Amino acid sequence: MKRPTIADIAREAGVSKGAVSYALNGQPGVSEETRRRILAIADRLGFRANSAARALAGAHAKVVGLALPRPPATLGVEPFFMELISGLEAELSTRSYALLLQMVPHEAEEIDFYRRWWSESRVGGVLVCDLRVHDERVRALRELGLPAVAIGPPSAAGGLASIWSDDDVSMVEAVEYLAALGHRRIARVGGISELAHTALRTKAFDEVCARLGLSARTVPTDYSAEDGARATRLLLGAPDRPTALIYDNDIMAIAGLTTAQELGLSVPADLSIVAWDDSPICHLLHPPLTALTRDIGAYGVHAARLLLSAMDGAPAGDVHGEPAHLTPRGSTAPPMVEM
Amino acid sequence: MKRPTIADIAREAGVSKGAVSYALNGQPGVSEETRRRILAIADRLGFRANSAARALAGAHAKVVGLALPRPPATLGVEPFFMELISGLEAELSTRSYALLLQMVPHEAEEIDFYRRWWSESRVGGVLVCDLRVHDERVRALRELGLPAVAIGPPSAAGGLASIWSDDDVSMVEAVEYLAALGHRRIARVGGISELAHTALRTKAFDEVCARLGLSARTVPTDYSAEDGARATRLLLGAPDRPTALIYDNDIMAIAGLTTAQELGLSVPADLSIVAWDDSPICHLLHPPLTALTRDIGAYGVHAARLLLSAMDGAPAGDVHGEPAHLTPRGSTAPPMVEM
DNA sequence: TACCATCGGTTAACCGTTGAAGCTCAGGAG
DNA sequence: CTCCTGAGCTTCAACGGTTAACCGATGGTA
Repeated sequence: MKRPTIADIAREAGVSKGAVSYALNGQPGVSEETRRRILAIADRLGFRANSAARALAGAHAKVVGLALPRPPATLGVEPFFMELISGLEAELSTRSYALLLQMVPHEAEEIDFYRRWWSESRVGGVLVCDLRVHDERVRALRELGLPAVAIGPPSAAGGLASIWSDDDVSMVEAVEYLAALGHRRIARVGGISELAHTALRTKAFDEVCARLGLSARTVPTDYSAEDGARATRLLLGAPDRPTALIYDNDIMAIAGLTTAQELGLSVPADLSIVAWDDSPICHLLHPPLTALTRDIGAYGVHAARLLLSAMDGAPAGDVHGEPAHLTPRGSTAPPMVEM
Repeated sequence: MKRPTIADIAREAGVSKGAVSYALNGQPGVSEETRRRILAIADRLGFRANSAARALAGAHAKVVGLALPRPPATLGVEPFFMELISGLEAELSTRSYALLLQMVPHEAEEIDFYRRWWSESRVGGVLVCDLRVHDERVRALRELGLPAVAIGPPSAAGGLASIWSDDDVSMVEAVEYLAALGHRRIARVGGISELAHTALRTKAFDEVCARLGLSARTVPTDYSAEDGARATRLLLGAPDRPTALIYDNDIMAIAGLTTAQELGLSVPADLSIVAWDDSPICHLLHPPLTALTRDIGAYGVHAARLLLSAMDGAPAGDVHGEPAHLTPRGSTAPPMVEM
């Protein structure tokens, strides 16, 4: 009836609790034969280690933490995080790790949670999202000694293991594609400018535009649909309005499409639109959005693997994910000749 | 340096560990004066109970579990869950409870997780989503004795505490609104028919249509955009095509809008569309979608409260949430007279 | 033969909290 | 004066693992 403990296994196998522990954890100290016998009994009894006892005894709990520094309201909208979490889960659950989720208003509280989780040995490691250019959290994690993986560029990860993709490659691909269509005035509705990857994208955008002799302008936003619409109106109201817009997330691109249509512009005839990140909604729109597509779930899988090996004491390695690639759809076309 | 334990507090206060435990947990057995002294010291030392030790000693861990029985791929799309999680978090974090998230392919695995979590005392309670008409999980939870709250109609909750809203009220509101506009042929793109709330909606839809003398037809789907598009094509291809469609989620409504437009139908002139659940994207579309709006975050908050009190041994109570209300937008209008 | 390393285990301490049981002391009843 | 009661603590044994330290047997080496 009650769940079996190592003591039950030990009794059954005629060995001590310690031997069982060694056998189950693949540690030396038991013969191969005894180990097999113990494992067979554990299996037959349906044994599962009690995570509380394990954590108490000093080993890490098989739990990883994820704190999302977003106000709860904006999160519902972001497909990115849900896909990321799906990917994390896919990897974690096969190794029977659990994911502890926490939403926090700001990065300061996030550090509090890390500290707390670690001291209460609630988690064995954590994932950090939305890296800032100079990120307090990275420093705090290092001095806590809490195993962590950053989801973001290594330049901002400050020595933490990180998983990232070459956003600059993708940016170049998008801009060159638009330039090849004949666009000369390309603008960008950027993300939160303090974030490390936004900075990288801005730099890449400026550089490639300069190289191709194009005018480049980035308007920063807070990633919300409202701000995306505002930025779109701002850019399209300028005297030399751009003929193509690149949006730093899909939500803003959708809002931008609607805004442009409200302003009487036809997409793609009057304005081309590229979305960064490709949610299923993008190809349900009218016209379907050309997007920079990447496998966010795969990101999550890699991040989870990286974290698990960091928790095993592996040195911090960076995983270089596949960069986002352009999926041309109906929202991009050559600009109408009107100059 | 190290985190203080109750032993540290006990030493400092000159009492035993037991006394400290009583004092911190508000149990009788210590004098009011000693309790105050102990609490002051605990506060000064920044004491936080070690969750592993607490869980091991039999008290429940301050963690609640949420298993989502969806294949990871479809989840990224559903704004519903993210908003629900936001709401849960909002309430849980103020009481310093954590949320353990697990995605499972099917309900069977979900039961395994409940069993595991409970036996490992990882969680103190769980939330159950997507109730089926006859739900195995409910039975399993009851016999486990694991505190749980169902998010769904009490008729399917089998005695578990539940949080729900009157979907039939909302359905009546939507159909009466369309009927008042002059629609006579209304069809519905429904959700997964095994789910309890889908069944309730179907019943309500059939009843109100019968009462108003309208033709009613529901096509079940798996909630995905693709299936929503398929159902839309099916319904619009029928000889007496409906002049209004009600979709059981926002994703399918978006897909339906696109599908209708591809078929050469103008919305709302040729076809009116109502979406159940109102994500921010709904009013970014062209035309913006008329939707049944409800505060999903508030659902989450209530669910969390209900669960915490169930974990305190409170009897199962049902919370009756505010039903979804119609937000008329551009996707609904009187039907063109063509008969 | 004496010494030592290795293997395969056992033993017991330990992690921090809980709570039952036991102890002490003061006050009231008989 | 003795007995009983109960408040207020202390003591101690779980809870279920992990792990350092120890131990006996075996085998190789000087």
